[in-house]
Amino acid sequence: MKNGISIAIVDDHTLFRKGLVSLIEIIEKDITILFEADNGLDMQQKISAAHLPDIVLMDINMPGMDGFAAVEWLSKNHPTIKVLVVSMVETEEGIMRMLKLGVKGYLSKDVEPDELNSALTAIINKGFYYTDFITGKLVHTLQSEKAESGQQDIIAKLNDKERRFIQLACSDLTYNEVAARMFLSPKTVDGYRNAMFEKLNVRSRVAMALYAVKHGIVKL
Amino acid sequence: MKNGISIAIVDDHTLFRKGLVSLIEIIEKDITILFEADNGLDMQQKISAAHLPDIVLMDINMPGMDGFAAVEWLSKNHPTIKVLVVSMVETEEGIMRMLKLGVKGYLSKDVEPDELNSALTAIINKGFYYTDFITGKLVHTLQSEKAESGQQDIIAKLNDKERRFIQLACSDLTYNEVAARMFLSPKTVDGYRNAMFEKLNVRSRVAMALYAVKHGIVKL
DNA sequence: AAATAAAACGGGGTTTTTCCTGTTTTTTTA
DNA sequence: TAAAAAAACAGGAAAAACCCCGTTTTATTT
Repeated sequence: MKNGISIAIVDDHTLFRKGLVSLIEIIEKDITILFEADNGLDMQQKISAAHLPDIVLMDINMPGMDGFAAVEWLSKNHPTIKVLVVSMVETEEGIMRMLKLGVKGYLSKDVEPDELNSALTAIINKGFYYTDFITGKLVHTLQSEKAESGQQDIIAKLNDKERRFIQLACSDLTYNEVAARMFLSPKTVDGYRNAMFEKLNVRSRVAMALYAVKHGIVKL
Repeated sequence: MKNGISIAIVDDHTLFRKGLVSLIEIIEKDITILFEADNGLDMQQKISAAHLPDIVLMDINMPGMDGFAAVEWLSKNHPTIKVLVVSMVETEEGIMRMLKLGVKGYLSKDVEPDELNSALTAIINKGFYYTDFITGKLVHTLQSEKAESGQQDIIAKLNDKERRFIQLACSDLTYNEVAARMFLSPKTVDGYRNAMFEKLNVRSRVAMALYAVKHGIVKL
């Protein structure tokens, strides 16, 4: 069934990646592993017209170019390649962001190898593999999207200054000190705070900081 | 060399675990994999006098009983078993906590399979495997330990009320509201805050919240 | 170049946080 | 059970955070 199917694996955790390779070589004997990559940039380098994989197993958190950027690049430059996300990120926002980018499936790293098998088979035959869990998230998001009118990819909607601000706000600096580091008036920073509160729908600096960390805007 | 050596793998990410199993079965043909476990509790169940592994590959972040608790239990009940941590946690505190518990090695999940091989060989032959990275952390911690006199396992030193307080403080509640939920006077909560600031060595509620999240005191 | 939008800034006030100084009450320990 | 330690509580004040209002400056658009 899977004869001639080729895949690539993009994940920065070598041990996991190698383990996956080994698993696939044993379980999925008709699948060829074209290449492995450390991150999106590495993938861009290794991909070529001569070596286009049918499916890419993609992690999300990676240094350099992360999974989101990598999938975005793939959908522009190689739209025929199907992406199966294999990640530990299980936030609604992360999943939705990936689904919107058009990935064909979404697996947690703690699934059984059997499910990886099912996912690959389904993607090859049906073109996609969405579990009930993912479908559930999808429906839930659609509902809340109608309720409060889209407010999901806030992360992507932040510009550089806002990122810089929230980064500095996630510290023990006072807003005056934040202002100094941004070479802005404290009053301007005041405005940034209000804007962020509005966007993130929070009411305090603590809540903003926790939101930022939870959604990966700021790394600890 | 490794004839008769048996190991167990404790990790909640099935795909990673199975990958590891597959890798070891291929690369380390003389090593027997006695059992796999999802977390510390699962390990406790599966371990028995008849099936004592020589080495346990241990993850840190796991539901139920995490790696720290599991290693602690092992060192009390099966002190001959050597633990090799394989985790993504790379904070100084996490590493030091594990080393203090007496683990024989510490690997990041993004190492090459070769290094896993080296680590296992070293542990079997020398009894331990510490990379320069780990050694570096060790020295660095020892230095700062002298400077500011031990302040590492703060997490373990918090009592229930302090945990409750910091949990509530990681929100958009005011301290007055926190006090109400703890059925305490605002002034008492004031005291808790001061105590936590002292213990965690922070100067603001934001920094405290971020510290709590970073060190797993509060989950997002 | 004029109109418009966005970013930067400011006055001034309320609330919350932070940080002193203690005292009283409860629990632990010698 | 008396002494010591820990927990709970308070007054008061300065700093920071929060939240209105509105103005000026800088980009963008047409």
